[in-house]
Amino acid sequence: MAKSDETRAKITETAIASFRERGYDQTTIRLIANEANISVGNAYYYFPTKNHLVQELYLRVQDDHRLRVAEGFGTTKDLAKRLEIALLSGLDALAPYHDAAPGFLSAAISPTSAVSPFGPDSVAPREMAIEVFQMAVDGSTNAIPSELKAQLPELLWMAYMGLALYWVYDNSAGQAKSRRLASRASGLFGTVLPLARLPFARGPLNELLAMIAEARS
Amino acid sequence: MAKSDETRAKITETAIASFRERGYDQTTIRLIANEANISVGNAYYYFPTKNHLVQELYLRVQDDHRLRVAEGFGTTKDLAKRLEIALLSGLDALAPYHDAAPGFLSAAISPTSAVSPFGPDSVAPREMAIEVFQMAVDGSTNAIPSELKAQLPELLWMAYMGLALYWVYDNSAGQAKSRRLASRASGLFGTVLPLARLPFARGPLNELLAMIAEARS
DNA sequence: ACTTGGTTTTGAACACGTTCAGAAAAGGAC
DNA sequence: GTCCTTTTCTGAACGTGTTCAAAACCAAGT
Repeated sequence: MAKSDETRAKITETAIASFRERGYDQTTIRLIANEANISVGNAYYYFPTKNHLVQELYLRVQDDHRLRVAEGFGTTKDLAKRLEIALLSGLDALAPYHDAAPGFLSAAISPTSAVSPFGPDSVAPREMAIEVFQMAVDGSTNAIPSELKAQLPELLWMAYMGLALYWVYDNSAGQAKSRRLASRASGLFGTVLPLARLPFARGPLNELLAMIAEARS
Repeated sequence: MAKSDETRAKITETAIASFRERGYDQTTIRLIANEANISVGNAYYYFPTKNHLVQELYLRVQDDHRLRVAEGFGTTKDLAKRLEIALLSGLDALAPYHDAAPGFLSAAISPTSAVSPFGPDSVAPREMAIEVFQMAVDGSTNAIPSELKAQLPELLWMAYMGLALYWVYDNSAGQAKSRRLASRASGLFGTVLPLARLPFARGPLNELLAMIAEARS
């Protein structure tokens, strides 16, 4: 058993390192096999697809995100601030892989792909990712309508997916534009959130939530 | 020249028909070449990439969208209704290619691809697509704050891109869920739009528009 | 008719992700 | 130690998108 785990680990480490250094396209299975001193077929014994190696990287990034967030939240209780921390921490965790991101994106975007964030193959990773935003909401002291509060973590995660999409296309130095967008959107969210409690906002808000609920079915 | 155009047309027609019948993955260049009675290399003389054949399909869908919208608008003056027409017409135009959509999507999504809808290489197609929503806005009689009105067509186009993304993943019969989402979102937009003129909404609205403008730079 | 220069077409070749039949290694059971 | 089963590993092979040197074709110009 130990030998098997060792081989598996050797493959993931080599693959992730190569993704980081060379990007997605230039990281070939043959290259990974060479660097890990195994055969091509052996890599496929452990990982049915190249995309499954990307999944491994994705899990690592997510773990990193969780660690950064746990540290970053500190004693902050304001939801907008916590959201900003969650978003910026996510971008921090992603940063080393910006060059490889386009390749990852087109690998992940196909619904048939193992790495599709919406697909059935990545339920666990997705729930782990949503947990970050669950923490952001739970640790806040803001007064939030309960129907909204229930759906908020998943909605914020989807917003984060949108931000990540923007980030892939963002070629500004250090992806500064993505960071600025994250901050500004968080601030805007903070100013708009109290309005959700105004009486005439309830109608549209409930319709919005119902629409999303139906779309998610 | 005539011969050349003929070959080119033969390739595009064969390719689009095959995308439609067999989907993206199962449409191979060798297959297209066979059906079009040419050699593999000759296809590459006209189209540098398989994705460029997808681009050809994309243009066709867009043309179809424009035709359907021009017919569909009729005498409707309400912006929400016009938006709904624009969105549903878009889904109608896309419908025949739902099976091929995942491949279509991953071909288009990569920023490095010449076919990316956000990239510099497809400015013209993008502007043609936005024009549909420009028409939707221009033909309406709703009172809209001018700062918003200026940005609205592009914003609606982005919303349409989001809808299209949802549609790719939508496996309900006839993609009914996507259609329902389009209708419901249009209706919600119609009820929220008047609120944009209320005094205390101006602040957040302007911040939102400024944020988007900065993000688009 | 013959050359010339450009356009169009061909098919073999390359590297890639992936598959697969079978070899090698690793444990037990006796 | 010897046999048997299961796990782990190998490398050749397949079909893919793409490239490229060379062939074939074509339209003038002389």
